[in-house]
Amino acid sequence: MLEIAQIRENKEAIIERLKVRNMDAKAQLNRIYDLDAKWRNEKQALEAVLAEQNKVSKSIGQLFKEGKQEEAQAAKARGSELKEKEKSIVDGVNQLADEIQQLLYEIPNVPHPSVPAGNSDEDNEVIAQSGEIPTVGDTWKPHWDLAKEFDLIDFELGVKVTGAGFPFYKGKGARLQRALINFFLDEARDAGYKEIIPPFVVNEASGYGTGQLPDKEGQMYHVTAEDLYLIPTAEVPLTNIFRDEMLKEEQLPVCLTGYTPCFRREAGSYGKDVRGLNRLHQFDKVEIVRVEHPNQSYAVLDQMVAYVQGLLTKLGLPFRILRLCGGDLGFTAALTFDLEVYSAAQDKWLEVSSISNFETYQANRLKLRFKDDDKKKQLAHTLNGSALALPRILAALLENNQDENGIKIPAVLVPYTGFDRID
RNA sequence: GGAGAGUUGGCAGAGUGGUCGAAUGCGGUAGUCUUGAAAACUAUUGUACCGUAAGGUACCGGGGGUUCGAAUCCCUCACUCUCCGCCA
Repeated sequence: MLEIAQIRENKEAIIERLKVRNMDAKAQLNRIYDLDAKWRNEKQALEAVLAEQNKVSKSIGQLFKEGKQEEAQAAKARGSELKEKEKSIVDGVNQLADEIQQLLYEIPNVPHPSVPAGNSDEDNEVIAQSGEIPTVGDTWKPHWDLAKEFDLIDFELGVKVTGAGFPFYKGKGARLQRALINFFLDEARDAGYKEIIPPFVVNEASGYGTGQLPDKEGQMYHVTAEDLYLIPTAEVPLTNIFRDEMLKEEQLPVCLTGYTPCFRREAGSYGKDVRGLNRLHQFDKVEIVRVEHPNQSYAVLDQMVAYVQGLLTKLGLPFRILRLCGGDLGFTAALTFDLEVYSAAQDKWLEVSSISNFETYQANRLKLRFKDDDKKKQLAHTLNGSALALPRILAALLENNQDENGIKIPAVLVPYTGFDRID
């Protein structure tokens, strides 16, 4: 969330920048601003009462010791009076603080100056494209047909055992899946990321820490008996490692990677977008997460994009890079680049990675700070990106690499799969 | 699932109603000593918020209560550990 100090100081600039998200935040920010002023005012009044209370209470002990009964009794009476006064103020102060907090949670991150205005994914800016778009043959099939033909993925079985969006991967389909995970993890390790296997369920505080709560409450699976949430991405446990942490500057940067299954309810999705592997309730993903010094974070964001680009090049998949417009930008992100691969038989670009700089937005919720060289505490910047999400990679691999009688496995994966063709 | 014991500052660990934001030790920081280091010694060392400042307030697992006054008493919730049971 935004820092209240930012709103005190740069209210108008923030309102202006949030317009890029098609959001008129004027009323909200003005309300926060006013409530904050009121809160500070009332808090001071309250603290003055508490200060006197403390003083009086302390004197009572002393007076009793000195045997000054009458004075002690008088002081007690004054204490009771002050307590009444406290009661009359305290609720109001707390309510103000709660209300401000609640409102702050509802303000999204302020977009980076490079973020273009726009309403939806159609307004995203294509900034690069690479790789050869395959010429689709007459007999080319979408991945769901290929998956069935070669018995790689069983969607119907998933429906029977669990429900739609929970496929079974079988035989070479399963092995290909495992190969991709290992390939991505090894690449990340070579790039300097430390591998982590985190828990796949998190508590409520962690959900708030990275901003899934309260914004995306309905998108996570909630285990009500234990009040835990299935993670929608490894970002949540990996970033929450640093909740309430004070790092030393020399500990930066922190570079982590982790493979996890990801669980998403995807409420509201429908139609051809959810066909086959395009959108699942459970999918596998390797994530990269970084905690950075504020003056490094944008350089690092570019590095992360270049890194993921490298993965796609190695896999031989045509891709393009998008700079998300304000309307498509995630709630907590200041700047996001999406990478999309071209999936031939569907003739579609599929999002396989989303790489974002959150600046201090997550760090402020997380209370993730570091002590700089002058021993001052400041909020760190957090970044993360998919490297990569598997299902759509798999979809593109199957569709783009098909030929008359099977599917060719990219050379970099063969050491991991142990086979070079599916047929 | 059953029984019990816990939760205090970076860590360990005292503290059972006022002088406790909290002993002591370790750790950290600065200094003395030393050619340098170690050891020893001395001093210092929690966090957040409000305030231009002086200063003030809050925090001893969370929430509530008793009291003029709570780390300390009461209620409640959460978590951790130990033993038993079950189990990959």
